[in-house]
Amino acid sequence: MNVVSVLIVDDHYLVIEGVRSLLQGEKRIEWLGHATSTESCLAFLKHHQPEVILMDINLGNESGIALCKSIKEKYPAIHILGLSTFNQQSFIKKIIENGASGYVLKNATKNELLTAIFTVSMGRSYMSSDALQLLRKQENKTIILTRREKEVLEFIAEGLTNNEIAAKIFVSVTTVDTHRKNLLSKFQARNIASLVKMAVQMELI
Amino acid sequence: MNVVSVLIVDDHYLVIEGVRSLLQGEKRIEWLGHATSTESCLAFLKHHQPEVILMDINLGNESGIALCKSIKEKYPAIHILGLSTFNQQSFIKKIIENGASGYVLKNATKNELLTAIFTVSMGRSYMSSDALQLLRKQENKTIILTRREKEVLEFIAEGLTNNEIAAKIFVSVTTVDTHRKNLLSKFQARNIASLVKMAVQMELI
DNA sequence: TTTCTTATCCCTTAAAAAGAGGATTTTTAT
DNA sequence: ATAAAAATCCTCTTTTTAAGGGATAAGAAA
Repeated sequence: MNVVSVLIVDDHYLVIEGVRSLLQGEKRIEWLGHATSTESCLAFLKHHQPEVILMDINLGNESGIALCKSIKEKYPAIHILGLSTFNQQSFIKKIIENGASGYVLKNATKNELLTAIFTVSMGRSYMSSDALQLLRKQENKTIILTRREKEVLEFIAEGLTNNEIAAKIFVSVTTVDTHRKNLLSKFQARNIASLVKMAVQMELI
Repeated sequence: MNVVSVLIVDDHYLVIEGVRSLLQGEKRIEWLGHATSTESCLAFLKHHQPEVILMDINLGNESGIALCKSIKEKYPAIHILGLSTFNQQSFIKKIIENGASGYVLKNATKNELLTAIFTVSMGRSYMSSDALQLLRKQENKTIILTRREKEVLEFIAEGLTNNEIAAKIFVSVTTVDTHRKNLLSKFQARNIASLVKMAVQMELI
């Protein structure tokens, strides 16, 4: 089996250390190093292109998802493996949509991590079983909002009344009211209180 | 300087590996091992008591905070150091209130981690500067709710009306209404929509 | 071209919440 | 014992939502 070169992008030092330590003894892995930010990662890639990048979803204030996209645009040959903690299920979809080949949770074992790396390095995709489960759970619950609905929802959550929103987006109150009704029915919410709770928890707001 | 014995409790394998790898070379650290759940941690403590426990705040579905409390009750001599990722500021307070001696973020450097461990092992408290900043930011915004207010808030966020809540907790509608008004004024919210958004974002719900 | 989605607008009625007061009884802490 | 905080209850008015109905125009997709 060939040697696979690997770079990790994560702003958590302890995780970098963990991965490095796990991969250290492996003859089939060539450890290229780590980056802790978008810029340092892009700078690194100018000189070396790993076969696989382990990419944390949230890099502090920056987004691993945006980084993923721009890497795939510039270096389509690089395979990206998303890396995240348990409670960030909502991002799995996004990183896959932005070009990642797989997703591994940070409580993965050494074996799982290695399997994932080798799988994506061969151009195939890898999903940790936990991640798959989470995806399936979300599948049914995913709510698609139109541009306008999202806009109205945001104003509602800020505490504006229909009248105020209507004035703000230059439409009739009845229009805002219709959007509101559609939101309630899409979320199957009893009222705005429960709707806002759901929306925040689903990170739509 | 004396040797400090350390146990880590974290459900993220990569983090355990990272910490282990960082502390490995240190002569002043005795690595006792790791636990990935509440039970395995308590089982371990029956036989060995470390001087310092590195404790992740969220252990999957379990709570590191509750574990922290029960450990301090049974083994008050153990010093606990909270460990968490960046975005869980709201828990720092809670774990400190439940007996932890300090808090370190997972993007800590080796030096910071060592300093933290040695500091708490001597009975003093350690706060990472990032954590302190976050605490200060929150300080002004912290809203203290009474038992009843919290209860009512939860029902509101579930979508119940005042009438329904009144029936559920066996009080008059006007009472529920008063709680509602007090909630609005405590949060300085314009209406329930914005109140619920704030409450969810502050993780009060 | 036709169909589907999105965005827009309108009506009515009942229920609920917001805003303004004030007041009494329990708890809890000092 | 007593003061402070929390929980309880009340009236009245106005504004906002919820729930039911339906309709039209523009744009995207098939």
